[in-house]
Order: sequence, then C-alpha cells, then structure tokens
Amino acid sequence: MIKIQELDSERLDMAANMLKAIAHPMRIAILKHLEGGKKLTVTQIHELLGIEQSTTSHHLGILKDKGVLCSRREGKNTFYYLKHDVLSQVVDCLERCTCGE
Amino acid sequence: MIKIQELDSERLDMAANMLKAIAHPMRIAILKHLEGGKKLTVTQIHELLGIEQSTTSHHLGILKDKGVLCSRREGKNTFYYLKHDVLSQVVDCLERCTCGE
DNA sequence: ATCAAATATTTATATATTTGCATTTGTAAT
DNA sequence: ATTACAAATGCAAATATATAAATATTTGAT
Repeated sequence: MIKIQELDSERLDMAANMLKAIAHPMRIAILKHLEGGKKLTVTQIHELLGIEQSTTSHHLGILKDKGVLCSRREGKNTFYYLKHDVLSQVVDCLERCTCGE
Repeated sequence: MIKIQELDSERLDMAANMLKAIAHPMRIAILKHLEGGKKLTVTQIHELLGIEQSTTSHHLGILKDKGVLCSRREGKNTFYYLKHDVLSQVVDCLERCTCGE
C-alpha cells in the first residue's frame, strides 16, 4: 500500500502547477499550434486565436513560468515553443479521452 | 449543420475541464492511489490523504463530473475508480517532465 | 420505524484566476 | 532623439475555486 507521505509533495505541486497551466481552453489551443517543435511569436498567436495581445502574453507567461514553454527573443519578436514536445501528447491523450463519452 | 469551430471549442473546453479537474495536488494524489484499476471508497481516500470527508467527497465529485473517475455504490460504500486508465499516464508523463528542470 | 455509518450537499469565507484596458518596456530603423 | 512596432506589466472587475463546518441524504441493520 502506498502512503501519501511517500508521494513527494513538492513533486505533486509541480505536476499540479504544470497541469493547471495547461488546463485552459486558450492555452490548450496555443499548445496545439506549437506541436511538432513550431515556434510562434506573441503576435502570431494573438492573431491565430483572435484574443487580445495582453491576454495572449499573459497566457504565454503562465505557460513559460510553469515550465511548459520556452521563449527566445529575436529582434522585436519573441518566439515561444514547447519545452517538452511530449506535452502535446498529453493534450492529444486528453482529447482522445473526451471522445467516447 | 454544426459548425466545425463550435465543435473545436467544445472539445477544447472538455479537455480543459478534464485537465482542470486533475490539476490539483490532492486530486493528483487521488489518481495515483487509483492507478491500475484500483477501487477505493470515500472513507479510504479521506483517511489515506488525511483530509476532511466533505473535502474528499467534493474532490471526487469534481473528478467524476469531469469524466476522470467513475463510481459504483455497493451498500453504504461508494467505490471510485479511473474511467480511463491512460489518465494516470498523463500524471506520470507530467512528473517525468518536472524531473529534469 | 429508529439508529448508525458512509456519502453528499449546502453554506460561508477565503483565495485565486481571467480578462481587457492603459501603460510601460524593449528593440530596430530613420 | 524620435518614431514605430512587439511584447510585457499593473490594475481592477468579474468570475471561479478551495476549504471546512454543519446539515442532509442514502443505505443496512436492529
């Protein structure tokens, strides 16, 4: 039998934070656009999703802060991309689970 | 005729809700206890995790409502178990991603 | 029908999240 | 230095979530 004490609670929090970062329709949509190692700028994402620039930046900030995305500045643009490409599989897996209700 | 965009956003919401349900340290801990098709009662979980009965029931209700868990009543007890066992892999995957920061 | 055990719900409070607007910061070109 | 564009930040209102205490419901046993 496994006891809660044996589950690293710091690890649990980290996983929960990562999941919480992903668990938002707009942010899932962002991840789907970044699948396969694609790199997009804030403006590109804000236009693709049709949401405010500041809102887009905020969402990207959350994803970056929780270790889901990385970013690299190139001139005036900041490109965002997946830190671990496996994470897009998480989303795919979830969508498969939401299929046969 | 249903518009594709509506379907997409409905699907996105469903996936987000499922993830949001999972994205909580206590609820991740619950999932880890249910890995491998195990079935546990509310009381067992509330004792394993050391949280209030009503809080436990509330968390289980969220997980069930969002399609993560199923439940079956047997006498006075209600057993909860994973609806899709793959979901515990999501958690494992995430924890692997939180490893090599 | 009454009682006790197991769950679920209600309620209230505290806390966190989402969003858009306005503003600010960073970068490159003129 | 000024302008222009890209991105990030501060703020505030609306909304959502977490928790626990108290209460209610369901079920089985007597």
